[in-house]
Amino acid sequence: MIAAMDRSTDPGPPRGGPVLQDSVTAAITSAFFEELAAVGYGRLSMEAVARRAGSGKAALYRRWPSKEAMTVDLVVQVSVRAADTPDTGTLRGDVLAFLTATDQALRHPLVSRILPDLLASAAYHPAIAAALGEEIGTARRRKVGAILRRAVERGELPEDADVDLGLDFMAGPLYWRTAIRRAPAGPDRIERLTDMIIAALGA
Amino acid sequence: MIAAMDRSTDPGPPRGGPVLQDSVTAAITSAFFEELAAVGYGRLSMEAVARRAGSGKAALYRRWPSKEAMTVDLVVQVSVRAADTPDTGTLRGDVLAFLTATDQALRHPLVSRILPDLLASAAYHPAIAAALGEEIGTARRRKVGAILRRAVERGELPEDADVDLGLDFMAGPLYWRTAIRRAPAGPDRIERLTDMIIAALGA
DNA sequence: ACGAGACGGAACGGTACCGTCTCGCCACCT
DNA sequence: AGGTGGCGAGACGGTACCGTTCCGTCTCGT
Repeated sequence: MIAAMDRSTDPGPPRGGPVLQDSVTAAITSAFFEELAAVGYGRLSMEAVARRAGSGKAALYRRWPSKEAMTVDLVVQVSVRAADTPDTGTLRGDVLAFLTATDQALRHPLVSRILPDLLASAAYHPAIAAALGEEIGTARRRKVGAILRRAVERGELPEDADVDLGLDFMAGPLYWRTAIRRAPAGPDRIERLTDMIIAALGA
Repeated sequence: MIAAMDRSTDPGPPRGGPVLQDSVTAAITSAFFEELAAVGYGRLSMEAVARRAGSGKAALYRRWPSKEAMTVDLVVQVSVRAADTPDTGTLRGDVLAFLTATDQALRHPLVSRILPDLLASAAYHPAIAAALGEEIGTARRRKVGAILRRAVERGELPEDADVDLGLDFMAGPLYWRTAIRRAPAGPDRIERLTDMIIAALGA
């Protein structure tokens, strides 16, 4: 999810191979996310993306019919890479791993600028809301749901643990802290956050 | 905080009094928040605000030098009204009151559209970040800090309760649920949320 | 009665994007 | 070798805002 946003990690095609189409698409993709981080979705212009990508506008319109379609396509494409967190054997291990991975993603400078903007833009653009809900929301719910279910099976959580609110605890505090308050959480904060979330889940 | 955003609750000046300046300002204020909810800060134009307010653009520029200044001024002005939550005598009562008030604010259709957008815009506009941090962030931290401090004094929370992370728990889950997931929380959910937050605070 | 000043409205020149289209160029595939 | 097609560049007409300036009107305070 991160690498695709990072132009410096995009070495282009290995060598002399089938270059053209792919390198242009990669340049446009990088430019899109950089521009998104620079001005936000509302002020994102196709012209600026093309300019930043060093391409013509036609190269964009040849691939996507509109800014919204481009956004949905690229965001979905980049979100797919989010891997499942493994079963560590304990609830605390699972939660800690999930939070650490989430924190790492939220710390990425492009992500931390882009994600709140896209989440807010979702209120104005149903297509974006659908894409985010589908690709990010559903995936996250599935992961967290699996973690909580395993914990119930192990007897670490009561049978009637509130999974619905548990989802909000697994995402809310860390997102609020990192993306909204912009107060980065060190490893010790993540540990403590883990303990507090587990206490909340057991209530 | 809410009433000022609601055009229908603005009856204008009582009668024949000193009308001009104030009623125009009120119309502009309403139009600003409506427009903000309609298109977001990034695409908000002074021209559209004036159009919606039924005024000339000069009326806006006579009051504020720029869109950013107008936004900061109006947002601050509207945020001031947020009242302190009273001391209910118990931690649970205080938390429940705070969450209920927060939930009520977040349920307001204009607030739920505007707030995420402004919080995201803060990443691009330092002046907005400063205004939100000062008027909303500081006020919220003061309130929650007082609640937690009282609880420690009562012996309801351990002396070493983590106030810093506690702030994130008091805001994060509810904000995530209501403003991001857009899954409204009924009174029973707020009750349960309260219990879970208290468990987290005690960890 | 009168001047001051805010009002809605409209126009100004300038800038930015839109989405389309046309160039000439160059790399690919027969 | 020649044709196909994506490429960067950028012109095109059209729309939207910018911030300013000018109208003529209306309501104040004096």
